[in-house]
Amino acid sequence: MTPASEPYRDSSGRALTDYPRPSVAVDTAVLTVTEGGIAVVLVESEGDAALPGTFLHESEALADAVLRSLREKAGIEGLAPRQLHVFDRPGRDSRGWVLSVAHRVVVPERMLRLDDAHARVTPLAEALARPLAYDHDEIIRRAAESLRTDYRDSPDPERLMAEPFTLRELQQVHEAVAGARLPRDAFRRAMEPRLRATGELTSGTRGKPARLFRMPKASQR
Amino acid sequence: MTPASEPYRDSSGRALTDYPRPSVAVDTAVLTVTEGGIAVVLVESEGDAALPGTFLHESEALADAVLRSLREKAGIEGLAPRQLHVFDRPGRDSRGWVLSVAHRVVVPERMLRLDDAHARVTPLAEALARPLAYDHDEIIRRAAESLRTDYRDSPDPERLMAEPFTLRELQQVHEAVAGARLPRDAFRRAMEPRLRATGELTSGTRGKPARLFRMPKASQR
DNA sequence: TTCTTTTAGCGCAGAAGCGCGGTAAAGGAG
DNA sequence: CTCCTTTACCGCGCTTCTGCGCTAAAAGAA
Repeated sequence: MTPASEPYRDSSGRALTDYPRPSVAVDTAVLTVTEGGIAVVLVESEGDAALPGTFLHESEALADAVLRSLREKAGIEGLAPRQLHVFDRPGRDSRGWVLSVAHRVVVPERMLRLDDAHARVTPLAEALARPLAYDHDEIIRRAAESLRTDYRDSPDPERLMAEPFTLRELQQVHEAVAGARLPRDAFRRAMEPRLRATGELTSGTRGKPARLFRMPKASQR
Repeated sequence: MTPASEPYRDSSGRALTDYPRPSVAVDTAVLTVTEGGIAVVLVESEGDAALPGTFLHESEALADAVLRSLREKAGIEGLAPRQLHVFDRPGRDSRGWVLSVAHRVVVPERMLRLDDAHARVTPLAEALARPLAYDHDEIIRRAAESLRTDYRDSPDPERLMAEPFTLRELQQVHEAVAGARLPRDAFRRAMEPRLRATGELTSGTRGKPARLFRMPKASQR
């Protein structure tokens, strides 16, 4: 990296900062899975509801800006943001030339401690039915679709479940994500080989006790 | 949009441009498919080879910046850029704080007219074996992977082939993209229902004449 | 002309996947 | 204590998919 004492100059003697640059924001769809399906955290601001977001600070990585905005606006910690898409339509932000890099994070419902009163967990359908700021409905749609894709053929890739769990519990989470009932046998056959059986059984429940599973050690493939 | 005469001010009275902003570049993997497989356009600059790219101009859409850079650097016209990923690692560009939005475009080999002497079509493996500027090897890997995904279960989604074509020709293109032989019968069964038979046959070739196909009218689903 | 070579296209048997129903195993109701 | 309800889990037939090999059809060689 060029030291600050010798800034870069192009062939016309100008530094990069002599050219027009956009403001860059990050906006994040914080998803969780409730009994009723996918839900998303919305922040109630002056106008329409919005996703938590912030402007990128100097020399900050996008993922760090996402984590900072979640910490400040929703008291959420320790996540792995996934980049979705850059929204760049000229005029999308009335304040000026702003690019927004959309992200997705997924949090277990029990880990969501919204200490900020105007941040609320909103079911997906309800969130999309409301008027939302900027392109935030499109971001939510992409985030939900990417979550559904991830859950299509891998057991709980976002580690939403507390261990150990039964196959039925796993299926209920997958059905909440998919927003549809899943065929029981096909689900079992696809998932069981990718789990690690603990050898223990549930007790105190109605019906035949179920076997308990954990995620396999390293990559759950 | 707020008129220019009344620029936006935040609660501390500052405009967006009073805060530090990154330079935003676009870098594009221009892919084509040759007999030998996927190939990518590399620009030979002073140092390592690089992908064609440019800085985003004021209020310009990312896709427009991609098209402008390809027109200027490689004489390529009329494409649909697809956004891949934003590269944001601090220090990735020695000239300063630069975000790069990686894109992919796909061009039929016969449409590539590189009027610029230092832009060259390079086979994928060769390109990845060379030292490349910035994160350009990662961009090429992502671009090739997305192309392979697209060709996995849809006939020639990038319309690389001249019509009409035979199933064998289609399979050869798909094998070049996949970098592997594909099973003949499974390929036929997957693709034929998604094509429109012209009713015509090849002639002047050795062996039994093949039926000729075109893409279906609207979406090739 | 006749045989050989090349490639398209189809029939068929084996494999794999799917869902239905049956059985086992526990708690709760009466 | 007995029966009923609930849920787990497995066997079995059915459908779908896969790949092999056969046949057809045309060009080129002899």
